[in-house]
Amino acid sequence: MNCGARSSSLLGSFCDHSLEEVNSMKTCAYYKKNQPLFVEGSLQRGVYCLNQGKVKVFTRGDEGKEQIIHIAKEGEIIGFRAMFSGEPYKVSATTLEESNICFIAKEDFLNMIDTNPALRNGIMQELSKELGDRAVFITNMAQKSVRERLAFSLLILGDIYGAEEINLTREDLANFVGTATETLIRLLKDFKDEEMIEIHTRKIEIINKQKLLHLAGK
Amino acid sequence: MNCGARSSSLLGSFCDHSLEEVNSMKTCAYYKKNQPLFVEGSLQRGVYCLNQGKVKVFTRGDEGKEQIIHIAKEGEIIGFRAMFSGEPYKVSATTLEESNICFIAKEDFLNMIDTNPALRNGIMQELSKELGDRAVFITNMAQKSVRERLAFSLLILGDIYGAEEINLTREDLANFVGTATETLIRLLKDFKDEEMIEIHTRKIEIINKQKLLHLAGK
DNA sequence: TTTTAAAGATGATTAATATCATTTTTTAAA
DNA sequence: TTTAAAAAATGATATTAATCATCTTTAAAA
Repeated sequence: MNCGARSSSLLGSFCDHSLEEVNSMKTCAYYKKNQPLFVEGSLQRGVYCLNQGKVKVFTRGDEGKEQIIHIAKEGEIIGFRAMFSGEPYKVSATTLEESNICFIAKEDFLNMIDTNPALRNGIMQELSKELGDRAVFITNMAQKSVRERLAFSLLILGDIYGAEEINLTREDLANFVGTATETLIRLLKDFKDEEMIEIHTRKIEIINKQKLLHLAGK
Repeated sequence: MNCGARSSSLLGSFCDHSLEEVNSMKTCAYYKKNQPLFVEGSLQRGVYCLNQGKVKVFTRGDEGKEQIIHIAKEGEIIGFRAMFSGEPYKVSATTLEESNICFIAKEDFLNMIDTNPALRNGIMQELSKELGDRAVFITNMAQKSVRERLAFSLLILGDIYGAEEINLTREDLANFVGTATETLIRLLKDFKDEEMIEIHTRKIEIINKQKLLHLAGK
């Protein structure tokens, strides 16, 4: 078996077995941990469908420090944003763990969109939603303290990792929150002392979601 | 005369006189300064076409402080992002100066998109581009100092205001940069002392773009 | 299993920026 | 034109978070 990912979203169904049309044009592959799918500045050849695993989507600041914009999980399509802009990638994507990922060539993908209005609407909806999410993200970055942002980030990661424990290096977590690694480590200890999380070496378990929600200002 | 705005973009042509189809379904109106077009959380009824003037697009953080995401100028369509997401507005839009703005009802706009592939592609391109821009914006917010962000912001505003001088309250400018008003005022003075800008009461003139570019880290 | 490298943690210090209080200037209204 | 209100500016102080240096633990490789 290769492509077993499901999602309730319009877009998610795209990668589904049921679409024979898709099945015939995609090539699936195994990716190991820390393997790049594509790199900022390069030209796009197609889109990636994440069947199994996690992928970080990030940009690099002037000093090369990563800012993680999004962490994709099973069922997500990665890299379709650059498909319509006509520009090179503005972000990079790299696996965070062993993953199973299918690739669909640009022309095949665009062709499908032209002939499939439901898919097209799903894409437009997704683009719009993300645009709204990023406006909120920007506001959080600009106005919240690092402590509040960490609470907020842990909640997002909690949703992404679901039943599993959050499993990221301290550096990746810092690059998601937008802070220095040392600051992040200190705050994680505070959160542990305040009994919001438990730390199992590098894995993080949320034990008081309510308290995190309150801290994040929701 | 009412609608005189032009733009070289695919989308810009939408508001153009030449599209008789558009002309017949839009209603133009005069907006005075600080008049809202729509407010975060409300449901969308259509899109706005800015013929003359400036509009700020912003979200509010938990303490009610505005974070300006974008400043729209002549020729831009405002609020079409929420059109496809099916969600209420995640941002608010308010005029920054006297403006002339046309409104096109949601059903008319969606209908046009269904029947006009070029327009549709223009929209998808615009959505994708902005998504990329916002990834960069997030990274700037997370990694750059306020000083660097001010330089960056002034350059963006320089492009928006073109031949005119930048004309915003200190508070709006602070809310665009993502800082406290007092901090912004102090930094503006520094920039003046370092001969990067000139300040004419509330208007700001860029006199050394090169230096600003260097500071912004480009 | 031992060795090495990477990741995580901690302490001390500095720098940046927010906050609060107050004053001055500008703009708009009476 | 005077008055009131809003915007801009300034000073003092507190706080947050970055930076640099070092040490410990964990994971991976020889």
